[in-house]
Amino acid sequence: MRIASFNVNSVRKRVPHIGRFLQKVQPDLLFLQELKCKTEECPTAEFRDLGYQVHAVGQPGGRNGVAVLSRIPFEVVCEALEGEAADDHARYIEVVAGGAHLAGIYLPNGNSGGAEGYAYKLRWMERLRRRAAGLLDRFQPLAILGDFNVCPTALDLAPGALPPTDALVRPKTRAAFQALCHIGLTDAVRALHPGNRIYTYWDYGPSFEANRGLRIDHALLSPELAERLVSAQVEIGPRAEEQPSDHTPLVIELA
DNA sequence: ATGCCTGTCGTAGACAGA
Repeated sequence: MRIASFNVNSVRKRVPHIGRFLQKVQPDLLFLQELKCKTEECPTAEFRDLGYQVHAVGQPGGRNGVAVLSRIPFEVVCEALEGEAADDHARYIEVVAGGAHLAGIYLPNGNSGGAEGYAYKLRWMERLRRRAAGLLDRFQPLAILGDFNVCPTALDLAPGALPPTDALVRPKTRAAFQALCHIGLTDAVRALHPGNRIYTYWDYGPSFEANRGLRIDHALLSPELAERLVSAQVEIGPRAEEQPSDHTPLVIELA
């Protein structure tokens, strides 16, 4: 099973990029983040023509938004992360496909909205940890893919790319990510590429050419799926295309 | 340390992103 994740920074602007990626890589499932549109505005026909069913979770106002595209049967388990009733951000989708729970996430950035914006990020990470722990307690195979907005260690950003106060690298952010891993989830890219500088995001402007990037898109795997992990690769091509997203896709292969 | 980018909303410029 091949599963991919791609923060597209507007799904409507990135239909050609997504289409080319699907045709080249042919993932069984692709999780999208930052749709930047309402649910009913998410393109579907273009992806159906390529053999993919679409389930989008959008939001009014042009912010956030997640979706799954799949060429295999799937069932949507939930469209929001439990634990905060008033939370209307479109940041979570969970499906069951191929016998596993697969979650696509767009974790809050945490740099806007002052102290409350950052507190929301930390609460969201704890809610994700609880959701994952509940599934692991029931021995459900689980993969969480998406834009985590966390550089887990110093290896995961170009030196000097972010100030140490940035919400993507603060100690509390990294601790929350570690807490998530320590319930029994494996960082797929790091498991197979322990010492490499690997990035999934480059700011618009000269950052890509200078390879001044961040590794903030991740795939975390439960023990059953980690044992089946064959490859975990960043697909760099889409970032070099015309009018790209600032992120590029991550692809994992499970035996 | 950010907004020299980009997208959305809405039709100027604020806000968010990371």
